[in-house]
Amino acid sequence: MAQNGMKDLDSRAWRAFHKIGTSLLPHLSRQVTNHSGITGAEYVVLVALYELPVDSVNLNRLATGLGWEISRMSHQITRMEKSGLVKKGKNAQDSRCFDVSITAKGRRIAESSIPLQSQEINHCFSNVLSKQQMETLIEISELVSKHMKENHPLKKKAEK
Amino acid sequence: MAQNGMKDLDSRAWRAFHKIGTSLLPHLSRQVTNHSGITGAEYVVLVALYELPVDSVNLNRLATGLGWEISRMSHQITRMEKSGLVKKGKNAQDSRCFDVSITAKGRRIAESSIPLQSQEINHCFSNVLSKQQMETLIEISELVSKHMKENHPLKKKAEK
DNA sequence: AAAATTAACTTGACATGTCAACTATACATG
DNA sequence: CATGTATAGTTGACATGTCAAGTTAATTTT
Repeated sequence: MAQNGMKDLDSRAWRAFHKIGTSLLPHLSRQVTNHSGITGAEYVVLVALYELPVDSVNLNRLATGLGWEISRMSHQITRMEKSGLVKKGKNAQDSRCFDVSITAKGRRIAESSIPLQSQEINHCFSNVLSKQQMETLIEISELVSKHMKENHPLKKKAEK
Repeated sequence: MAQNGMKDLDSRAWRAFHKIGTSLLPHLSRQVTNHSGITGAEYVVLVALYELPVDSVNLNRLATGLGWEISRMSHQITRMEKSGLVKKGKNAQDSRCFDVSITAKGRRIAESSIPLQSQEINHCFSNVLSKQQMETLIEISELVSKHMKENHPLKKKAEK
């Protein structure tokens, strides 16, 4: 039992995925910190805000969009506001909500870090995969994401 | 600029990967905690020790095998020793080294949690993918892992 | 319209991960 | 063999993530 060579496909696929999940992601995080002085989490948030078609989102949507818990986003935004990367204001319609937007400083950093980070992603990831493999990966991701959204959403549905 | 529909393949593939990395992994971690009362990290370590063909490994190897920083492993093992899941003893040959092994309690927990966790992995992952997709995923992961190991290993090589 | 629920966050305590010293042992080399 | 250097692991401080409990404001219910 538990002979490593004869693991089933399931297990191998999972372990393979897990492994990159826990090596590539941290690596890229370190990279962005080295070249742009922001953490991986800050980068992800900045990019999300930078790419908004409008100029602000509420915390909730931002968190959901990135698949984060809302309390995590709250802490993160608090820190990023302190360091001047984003700003936060009460929403006029619903004063429970906060609108988050990127500052000029945040935008500057986003603009300079995105190309560097893309290059690194390219180097570690896109460059080593074929077009076909990337397409399959996108399919896979959509299937898994769909499954997760339907069956295991972060915020528990009221279960009457 | 930055219109979401027309991102290039690179970027879409990366985001796809990132998304599963940051939703599936934490979900499975929560699952194992719910059904077996151990954290995701504890689970990973227990499985690694459980599957050893011999009865102990040194800390360093264990860390490297899982792609963890050694200091993280040290903290983790300290905690797990406190809770009686593993034990640690100085290596007889080289007294700088520590041999880590699983305890009876750890083994019991591993044995009961592994099938539950496999089922959950199956449910979220293998079940929603075709055989072909899983094979591609394994290929992809191996390519990326290989690249990482060759180009960005955790412990910096002496760079004389 | 008062009371109860729900929603959108905030907060604080705690667990975990990271990074930069630090300790102790082994190995190398003059 | 004495001294220097590399290796294995520890430690503590700090950053970040999580969970549960609180606020405050909007919505429903009665």
